[in-house]
Amino acid sequence: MLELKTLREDPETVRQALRRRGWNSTRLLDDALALDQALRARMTAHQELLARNRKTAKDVGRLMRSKQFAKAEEAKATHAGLKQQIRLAAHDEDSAREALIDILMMLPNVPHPSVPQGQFASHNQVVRQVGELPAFGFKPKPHWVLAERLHLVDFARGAKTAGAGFPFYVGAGARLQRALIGLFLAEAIRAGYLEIQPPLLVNEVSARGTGQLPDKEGQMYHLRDDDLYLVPTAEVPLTNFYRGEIIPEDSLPLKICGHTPCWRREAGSYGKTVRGLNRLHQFDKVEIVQVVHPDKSYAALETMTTYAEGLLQMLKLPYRTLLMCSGEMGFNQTIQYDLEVWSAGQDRWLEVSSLSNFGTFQAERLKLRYRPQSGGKPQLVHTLNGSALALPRIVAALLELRQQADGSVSLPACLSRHAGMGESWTLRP
RNA sequence: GGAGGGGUGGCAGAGUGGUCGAAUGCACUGGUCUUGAAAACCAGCGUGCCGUCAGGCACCGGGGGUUCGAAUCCCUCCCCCUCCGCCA
Repeated sequence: MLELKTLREDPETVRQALRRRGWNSTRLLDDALALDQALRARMTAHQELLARNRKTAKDVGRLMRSKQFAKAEEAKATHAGLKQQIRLAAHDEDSAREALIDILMMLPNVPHPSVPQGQFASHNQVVRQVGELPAFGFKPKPHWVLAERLHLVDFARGAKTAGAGFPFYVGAGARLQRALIGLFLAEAIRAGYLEIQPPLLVNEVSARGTGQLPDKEGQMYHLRDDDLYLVPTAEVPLTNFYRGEIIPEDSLPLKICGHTPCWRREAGSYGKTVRGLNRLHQFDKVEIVQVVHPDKSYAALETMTTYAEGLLQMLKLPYRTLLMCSGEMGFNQTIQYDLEVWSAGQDRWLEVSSLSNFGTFQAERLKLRYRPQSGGKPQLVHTLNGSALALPRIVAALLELRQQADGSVSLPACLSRHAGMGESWTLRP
């Protein structure tokens, strides 16, 4: 959620930001500003009534104690009707606040000035591309063919048991999953992140805290009986770990990581781009989260991006780093990098990581602040996160890139070690 | 799931209808003292909002109610503890 202070003091910046994101109308913004005015007037009115109420109550108490009961009754009588007025004033205030918050919740974050202007994927800026695209002496197969032939993934039985998008990973396939998770966690820990194993269900307040609600309502699986959501990403529980806290400045940055399955309904997705491991309802991911001082968040994002790229380099996967344009980046982000690996069998790029700086956008909702070392009021922190990394498309890219003419796939040494397979691990049909 | 007991400031812990945003202790910050430190003493020390910047309002787990007045009484939800039941 945008800070009201920003909106009030510099509405033009927000108006520009909305336009950059492709919002043709800034009417919501004008409504918010008007409601903010109204709210403050109503608050003042309400508070004046409360002050009067309190004063009368004290007078009555004083009279009662000095046994001037008649005068006390008199004071009570002058009080008549005040309660109803207070009730009305409170209601007016509440309704103004609710209306304002409803609008604020709909306003996206302000893009950082360095974010390229644009509406479409073609406007995303390729910051760098690393690794050679492979040349094959045969036509490389897509991963779903390889995965079936190598008996790594069972899509059909997954569909039977749960539905499309819920595959079984079998034998070496399951082992490969574990090896990737193990590798990614070990590297994150080595980079100074505290490993956390979070709840896989979160309540509504948490989902609002990181901005999944109301923006992504309908994309999360919702357990109606208990009003809980299956996590769409570890970002939600990991960032909420600190919700409502005031962190001493010298404890910043907080760096945490965790592996979770991620559940996404992916309502509206269909076709070739969702084939195989490309887009699933359940997938595994290791997430990194940082809570940092506002002055250091943009530098932190660069570090996190470099870190995630390092994982791709370890796996020897060709990739490119995109700086997302204003219209393509997420609702909550001020700036966002996506990492894409080359899919040799599909002849296209696959997104395997998204790294973002949220500025104070999540912190405002989370009430997550730090106490300045110099003293003074608590200030909102900046929060960041990134996938490091999401598994299915890594598996897809590994299989497609490293396939041999005979259908076998040999995995990089860093993975075979984590799988407990020594220095080399070759999957054979 | 059943029965009972609890949730108060960073921590501990008073407070059962009025002058309580809240005693006291610890912790923390500043000062005095000291060569320095400790101790002692003095002072400060929650969060948010409104504001004509004087001040005002709200918050004692969340929400609602009773009352002129609620940390205190009532209802409800959440969480924690103890015992029983069930169970990986």
